[in-house]
Amino acid sequence: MKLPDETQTCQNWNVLSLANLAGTGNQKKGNELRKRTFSISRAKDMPGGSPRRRSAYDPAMLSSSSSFARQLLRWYDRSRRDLPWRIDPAVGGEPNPYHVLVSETMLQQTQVATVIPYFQRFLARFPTVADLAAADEQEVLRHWQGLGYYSRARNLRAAARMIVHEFGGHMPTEPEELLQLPGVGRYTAGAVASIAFGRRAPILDGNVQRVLCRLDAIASDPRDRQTQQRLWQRAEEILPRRRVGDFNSALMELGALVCTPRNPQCLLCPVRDHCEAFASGLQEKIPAPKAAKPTPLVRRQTYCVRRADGQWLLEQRPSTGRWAGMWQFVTIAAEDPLDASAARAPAQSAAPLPIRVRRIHPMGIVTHSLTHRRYEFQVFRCEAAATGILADNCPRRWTTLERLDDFPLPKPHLRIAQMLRDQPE
DNA sequence: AAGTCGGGGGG
DNA sequence: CCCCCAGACTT
Repeated sequence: MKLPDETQTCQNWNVLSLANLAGTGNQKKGNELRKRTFSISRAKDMPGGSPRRRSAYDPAMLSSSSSFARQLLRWYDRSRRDLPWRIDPAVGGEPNPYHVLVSETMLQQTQVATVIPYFQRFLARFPTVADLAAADEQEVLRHWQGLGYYSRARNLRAAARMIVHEFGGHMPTEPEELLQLPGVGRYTAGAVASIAFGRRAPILDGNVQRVLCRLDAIASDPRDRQTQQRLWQRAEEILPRRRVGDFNSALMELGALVCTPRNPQCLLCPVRDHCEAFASGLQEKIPAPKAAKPTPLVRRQTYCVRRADGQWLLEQRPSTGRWAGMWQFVTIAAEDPLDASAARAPAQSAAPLPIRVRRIHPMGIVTHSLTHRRYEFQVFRCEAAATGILADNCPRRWTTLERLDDFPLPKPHLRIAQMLRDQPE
């Protein structure tokens, strides 16, 4: 995509540049940011890029200063989805900054359709930032249960507490302030600042990366550092002077609805005349797919231990690592491959169970796939022996199936709980 | 720069 | 089965 000359050599915009934050490895260095004059280099001077080719589509289209933004915003006004964290355009007004923060956090690495019901439930329970700040962490986790990446939930609660205790209960409005909040990185800071407060801050998420790579026909891996730097710079260059939040939202909306990873709908694209990938027929090849890595299989044995009064034993996971602080049925490593002997003598070749049990009964296999691992839970039902729990430091609780909702459980253990309901005895 | 952290959508 | 998704954080 070509830019109008006016924006190629930008004159002292005095915008806040976050470029020096890119990949420092410590986002909290954002404290050191100062406002400074920002100048934009031409694309051919950008690192990692070849001089830009002229496409057959570019010249006259972009002679006006914001043809791209106007076309994109016009499309957005017509086609945008009615999402619960967006203000109804018919009503107008400003988005609720707290709603924007919650939605942007939930949307990290998560598709819109998945987030919507979680967002509704979360806001019903924690209507204001003060409500969230005052909430118990376990209850916040319960409302995040099933959404994944649970550190987001704990960080969001910590961010709410910081807003209440250090920002006087008001959401910070500037990107460098937002960056101080736990769980808020460069993307989320820019999204909240632009969408909730109209600040002229760029964003770069997976959608925008793809859109910009295609517009500029950038064939290099969008994940490598130099390309990232180049894309952030482009995301800033193309910002219009007004409606920045809508413009940023529109870029993402375009990536989600039209400029999709596969089978992009170029004929429906409002800005295809600006797209170098479309001009050269490369839209299906950009960006290059990520190289897949093998995902190791992790075997576990899970014991659903029932007490004489019918309650089941849960244990709490450590406060760090996967599913941190969440609860599960008693689970131990199962190093050996699954075979018939495991069902006869389940705990023999693995770590010892923390409780004496009897009448061990196999219930089935639950599989669960994550980005880097595949889990296989071999599930057993058993009865607690009279001698009870063996001593160690892991927190444990007895609970009924009805009260299981009081505990945040990882997805595979939610499925195990359903097995218990479906297979009484 | 590479790993970790969940779970699901959609081809 | 696969890659990807309104990323942040740690090492």
